[in-house]
Amino acid sequence: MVRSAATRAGANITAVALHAGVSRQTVSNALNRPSRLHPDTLARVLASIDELGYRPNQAARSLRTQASRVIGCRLLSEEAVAAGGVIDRFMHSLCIAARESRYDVLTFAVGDEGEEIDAFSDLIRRTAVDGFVLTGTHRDDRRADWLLRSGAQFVAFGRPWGAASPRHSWVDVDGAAGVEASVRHLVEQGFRRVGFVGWPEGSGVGDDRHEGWLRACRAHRLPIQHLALRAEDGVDTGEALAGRLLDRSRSADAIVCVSDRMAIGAVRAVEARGLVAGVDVAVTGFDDSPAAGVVRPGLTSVRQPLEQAARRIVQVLTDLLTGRSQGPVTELLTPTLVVRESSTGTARW
Amino acid sequence: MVRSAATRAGANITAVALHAGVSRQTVSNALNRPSRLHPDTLARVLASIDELGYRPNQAARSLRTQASRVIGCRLLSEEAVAAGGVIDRFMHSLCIAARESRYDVLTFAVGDEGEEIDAFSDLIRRTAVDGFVLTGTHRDDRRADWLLRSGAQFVAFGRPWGAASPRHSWVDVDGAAGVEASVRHLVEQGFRRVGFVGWPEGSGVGDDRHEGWLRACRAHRLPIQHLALRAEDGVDTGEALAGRLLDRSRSADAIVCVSDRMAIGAVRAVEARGLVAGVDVAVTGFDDSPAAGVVRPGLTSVRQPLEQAARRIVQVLTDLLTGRSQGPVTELLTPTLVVRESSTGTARW
DNA sequence: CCTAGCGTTTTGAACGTTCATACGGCACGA
DNA sequence: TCGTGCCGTATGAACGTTCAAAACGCTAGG
Repeated sequence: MVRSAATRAGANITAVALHAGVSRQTVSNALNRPSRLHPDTLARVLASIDELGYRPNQAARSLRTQASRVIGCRLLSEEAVAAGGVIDRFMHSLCIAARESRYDVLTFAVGDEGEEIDAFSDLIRRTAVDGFVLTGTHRDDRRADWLLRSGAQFVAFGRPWGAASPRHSWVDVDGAAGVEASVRHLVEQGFRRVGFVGWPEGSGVGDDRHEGWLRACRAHRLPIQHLALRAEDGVDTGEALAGRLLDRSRSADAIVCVSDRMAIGAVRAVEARGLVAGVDVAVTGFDDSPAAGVVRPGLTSVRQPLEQAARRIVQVLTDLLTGRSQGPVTELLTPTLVVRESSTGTARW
Repeated sequence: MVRSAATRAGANITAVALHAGVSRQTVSNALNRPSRLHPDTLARVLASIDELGYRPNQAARSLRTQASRVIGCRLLSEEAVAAGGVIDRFMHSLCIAARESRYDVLTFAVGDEGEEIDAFSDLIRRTAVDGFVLTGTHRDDRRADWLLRSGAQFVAFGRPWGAASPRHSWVDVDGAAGVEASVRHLVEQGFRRVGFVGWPEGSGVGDDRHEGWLRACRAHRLPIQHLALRAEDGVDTGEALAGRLLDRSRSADAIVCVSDRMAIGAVRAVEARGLVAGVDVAVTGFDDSPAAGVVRPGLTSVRQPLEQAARRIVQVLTDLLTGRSQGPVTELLTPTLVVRESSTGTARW
């Protein structure tokens, strides 16, 4: 016979107390304040807990403590997923980090920012979550303002672009540093005319990466005139912009792209002109998406430390929730460069 | 001044009752059994609920009803994500479908099947979820057996491959039908020697798709001898197998692949031999991953109806949870073919 | 006129946990 | 001997909701 009683919900704190010959409160203390118990009592209670397979009922605990031990996080749409799998890797790491801190993660999908705020409001009023993780922050983000006004606890993955002083906690990856690392790497490979293929002016992330390219070029005394072009993300736009950089009279010999999609387009532009990507013209991407390792030549790309970001975010959020920290905490993480053939030409295909 | 009182958790059922001049139970009924109330009372109570921004406290409700209104679902690892973004699209749809049925989705990430079972056990004993959605089912899946033994409610996205009779509910996409549709489409395009590039024998999904190819070839009286090759998923394996199909004395003039990754490899094999993919040799993939629309030629691919699958899964699970249905419910959905240039050659590049 | 029955609303209890506090025993110092 | 303080444990209440059942007002039927 299977010990189904141990695996199913059923044993409650009273059953454990009876079994161990102590009061309910002592069982509670065994789990929440073990130091308050006499070692012998603790051992006996823990043995009973183990034997009966007891876990505190989440609802009862939440009701009493007024805390759900759940973190809410919006699941981004397909579109964002297509952009490179960054958000999935992040979500995965977030779940693991939350679990380590004994928090659950509640995900929800919504159409737009307004609906996301509705979801926030609903979850807060139902006391279904203790706090949120905000992803995909951007200029004029209504969500952060709303959460601040509502008094909800949250940590953003991404900076509050445009805001003067940090009004809320965030953790982000230093995109500019990632681009700088790309340029440095290209310089070390002997490339001198490093073009930039980025996103249109105005987006925080896009401007930041452009800034990184500028800084790196200045630091290495590289030319910048007519070497930066910007458009919406996509393989086709990447190809078009890279093409223009290559067709200039003084054409680029390397192209730094702000996304792997644009980089894949850039490689196409290079090859369409009879040049060898990675040898005649180097190309780098951003995000180290699954595609980066699959395309040929393999794409040199900036990899964000998503596991670390998730871990830090959970830490900052739980500190906020438990009152261990008060004011806004901010943290900028440094990405790493994954070098492949598109910038080294070591492998011919 | 901001009406923060209305947006924060705070107003409880007693406050609403006082405001509307009725008892707590009447407020409860207004939300759960509105037909029991006099229309005038209902209107008055709903107005108070609206004015105070009241939402029932989830923990209290769960505690009383012994139901969390939460569905648990494992978030698959990066590896599976790389396979084509199917699982992300599914998760997104699952969240939306759950929300429509007033359920929340709790996601967790684990390393292996054993840990997943531990997570199940933990969530059940804490009464943190009412049921599970199982993804990535396969032969000798311990998870379904464990859940059945533990008496937990769940619906699998994917068939219990290998089991004789359905012991639990599942919803799946008819992969064989997807491959059949691919073959039919290729025949209509005039191709006759349709090769198959699949996964190794033994996996439920892989064998099913192979079966679909066999059926379609028989139905259209196409040759099958030496036209099916199988290996682990990947761009490189796809290229290798397709290469062997093309190098045969009586070579294939079309190649059906069980994944977009293998299909991308197959296109490479075609082009490496100086042939034009989509014209000389057609190629089809599976899953309609983001890459399928980006590569050139665009990849004809089988698209799974994931939104519908998620919706049906939530429906079946909630029926199970509310006792509206008893025995195992099973449902097989038909995928659609997204036709692009890799099988039609309409666009040259 | 009484009662049965229906529709609507209220009352008390219960879900399982933790908080605040009270209690008992023991060691110690006065 | 008697407080005093401390450690370990127990008791009652409370969190906010819904269930089960009672009570209310009204109409209809005997």
